Amino acid sequence: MSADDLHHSVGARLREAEQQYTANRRAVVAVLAAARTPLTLPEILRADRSLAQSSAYRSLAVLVDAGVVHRLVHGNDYAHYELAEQLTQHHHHLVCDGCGTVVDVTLPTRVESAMDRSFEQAASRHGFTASRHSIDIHGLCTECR
Amino acid sequence: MSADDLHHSVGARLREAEQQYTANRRAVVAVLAAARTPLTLPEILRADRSLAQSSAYRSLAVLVDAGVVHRLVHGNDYAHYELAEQLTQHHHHLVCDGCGTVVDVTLPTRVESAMDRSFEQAASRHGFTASRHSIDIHGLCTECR
DNA sequence: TTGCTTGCAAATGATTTGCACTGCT
DNA sequence: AGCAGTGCAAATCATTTGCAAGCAA
Repeated sequence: MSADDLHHSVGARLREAEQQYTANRRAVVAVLAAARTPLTLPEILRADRSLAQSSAYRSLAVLVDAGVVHRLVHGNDYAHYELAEQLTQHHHHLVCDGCGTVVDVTLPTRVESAMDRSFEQAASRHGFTASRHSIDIHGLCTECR
Repeated sequence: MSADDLHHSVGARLREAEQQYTANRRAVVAVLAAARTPLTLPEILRADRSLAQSSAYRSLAVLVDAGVVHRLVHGNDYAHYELAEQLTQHHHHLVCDGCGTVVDVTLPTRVESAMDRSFEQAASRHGFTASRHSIDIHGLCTECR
C-alpha cells in the first residue's frame, strides 16, 4: 500500500469514528508505517522529534480506538505499537526474551485456517465467541543467542 | 496432581533455584492451585487475607523466576498469575475483551504439533530460536455477549 | 464562537523497594 | 550470630489527565 493510500484509508476510518486526521496523528501513522517492527513510545518520539510525549500517547489512544493501530503489551516496560492488520496483513510476533525486540512474522494460510477452526471450537466449548487471535512466539534473536 | 505432589514439586524447583519454600510462597501457590483461572494480585489477596501486598508481589517474583508461576499481561490493569505449565498442562488463553476475564483452554495435540513446526520455521526464517509459544484467543464471554 | 487538539506539568496507579523487624539455619 | 523473608510505607515509572493556549469548522 502506498503512503497516499495508507493515509487515505486511515483518514476514512478516523472519520467513521468521528475523529479528525490531524497533523500529529498523521505523523504518528507515518512513523509506524516507516518502521518494520512494532515501536515503543520512546522510539516513536525519537523518530519524530516534533512530537510531544503526551500528544503522542493521545494520538495513539485515538488511533487504537479507531482500530488503526494495535497496542502490544509484553511485560512491564513500554508497550509496542504497530499499524493494525487491516492496513498491513495478518501476522504474529516473534518476541526476543533477551532484549524484548518484537518482529512480525506471517504463517502459511493453511496453518492459519487450521488454527482458526481449532480456536473457534475451543472458544465455544467455554461459551466464548472468538473474534481474533494473537500468537507470540518466544525465543532468542540473533543478537541474544 | 495432588496438593502434596504439587507442593513437593514446587519445593524441589525452588531449591534448585536456591530459594526457600516459605509459608507465604506456599500460600500463594495454594491460592493459584485452587483457582481454575489465572488470578490478579487483588484476587490473590482476597483469597488469602493473611497475605501482605508487597510480600505477595515478592513471592510471585520468586516463583516466576523459578519457573513455577507464569505472569500474563494483557493490558494496563493488573497482570494475571497462574501455575506454570510444567505443573499443570500446556494450554492457551481465552481473553474476554469485555471484562478482561482469562480462561485456560487446551488444543488437540495434532494442532499443537502442527503449530510448533510452523512456528519454528517462521522463527528461523528471522534468525530467531523459538523456545515456546503463547496464544491469546480474544472474544466475548457469556456474560459480555 | 464553539469545540477539538496540543503541550506542559502534575497526577495516577500497578509494581518495586528501603528499612526495621522477625524467624530460619 | 548471620542471613533470608516479611510488612509497612514511600518511591518508581509508564501512562493519563487538568488546564490554558492554539486551531479548525
